[in-house]
Amino acid sequence: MKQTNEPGGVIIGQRNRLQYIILGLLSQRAQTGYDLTRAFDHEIGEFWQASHSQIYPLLQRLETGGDITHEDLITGEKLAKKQYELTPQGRTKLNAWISEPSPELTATKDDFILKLYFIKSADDPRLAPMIAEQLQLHRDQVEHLQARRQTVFPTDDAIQAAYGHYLILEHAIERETHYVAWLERQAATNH
Amino acid sequence: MKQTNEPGGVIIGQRNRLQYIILGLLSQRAQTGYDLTRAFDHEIGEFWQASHSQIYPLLQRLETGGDITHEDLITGEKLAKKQYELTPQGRTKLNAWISEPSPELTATKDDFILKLYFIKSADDPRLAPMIAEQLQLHRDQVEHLQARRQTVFPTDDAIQAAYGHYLILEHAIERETHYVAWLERQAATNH
DNA sequence: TAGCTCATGTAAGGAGTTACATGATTGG
DNA sequence: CCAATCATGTAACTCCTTACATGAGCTA
Repeated sequence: MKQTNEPGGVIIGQRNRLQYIILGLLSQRAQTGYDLTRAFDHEIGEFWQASHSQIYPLLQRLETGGDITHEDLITGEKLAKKQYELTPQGRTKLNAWISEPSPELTATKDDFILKLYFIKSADDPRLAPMIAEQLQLHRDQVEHLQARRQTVFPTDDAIQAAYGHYLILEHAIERETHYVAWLERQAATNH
Repeated sequence: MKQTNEPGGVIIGQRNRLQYIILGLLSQRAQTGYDLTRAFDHEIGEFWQASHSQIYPLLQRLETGGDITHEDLITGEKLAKKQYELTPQGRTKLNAWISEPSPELTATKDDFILKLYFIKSADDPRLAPMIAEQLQLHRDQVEHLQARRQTVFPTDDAIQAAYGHYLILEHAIERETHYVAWLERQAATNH
């Protein structure tokens, strides 16, 4: 099988990015699997999703591999939790990943876009409702992201302390805003 | 496990979209597995990728399920190929998929964006080269997409005949153009 | 006749989702 | 005391990638 990659070719790959996200989250502070699971709901949820059934086994693998270690904490009478932190090796691995090139474009995998591909004619009656639905969806997303920016980055200090996170939030807001604008233009064209 | 989906929550899901893409491609004309494989390299490659090892088994499943049928063609002396076409059931299934709502946002899974998340400071020396690399990548992509538009949609008739495809190509060009503009602004800020 | 393209498969394994399973803690 | 949350796992399954495997047709 040809591996890739005429220009414009786009691959997804099987590179276990989740492990690096976990290392990255642990680089900020020691955390339990439960903490990490929640982080994917709010902290970094706009950019990556993972559930606990994927996280716990991966934590075990990372510990076996020497990238993280854990300390047992007891809450209350006997509830044990495992607080994980990076080893120097894990920190090195994280930094190596960040430093390595990212030369690949990722396919978007947007259902709506895919469906559009098979709409042959501008007169197709399904077109207008599809666009209206996406407008709603992406307008809501813009609002959500703006609210996130408000709460996560209320001050200039907050921005300076997590600059990259700020950048990608800004980028997501712009992307969604442009998406909305494009949809609005299509809705107008299709009157 | 909680299923989803605070606003801004984003899922990927396991809904076998590939089968619908195959049905969609077959709705345009009868094709072999090999033809479909090539279509993912050039026809629809900007929006979805699949390799023959995924396509051939899926074609078998779709035929078993009654969505497609095949006819054996002989090329030359004895090379058999299987030309697949939609059954009425398959066509109905395709149209049902297109008509059903697409209420979910898809996570972007962009490596660069992910790495940015873990860049804490605007002074991080890795930031500038990372942005420069992505600039190159996305500028190339804009060029590639514009060239595609040139070749696939040279005339207004071509646009009218595959309007949805035209729309998503336009959309991809805009998205990538805005991405480049954003990267340029970051590069300027970071001087 | 050698190399490339056409043509169709299977196998092995990793990534990700959904579901199953269990138990402790805390706050109303 | 009851419900929500905290906390950690395993099992089954689908999707997708990479690699293995085979053979025919075409063209220089």
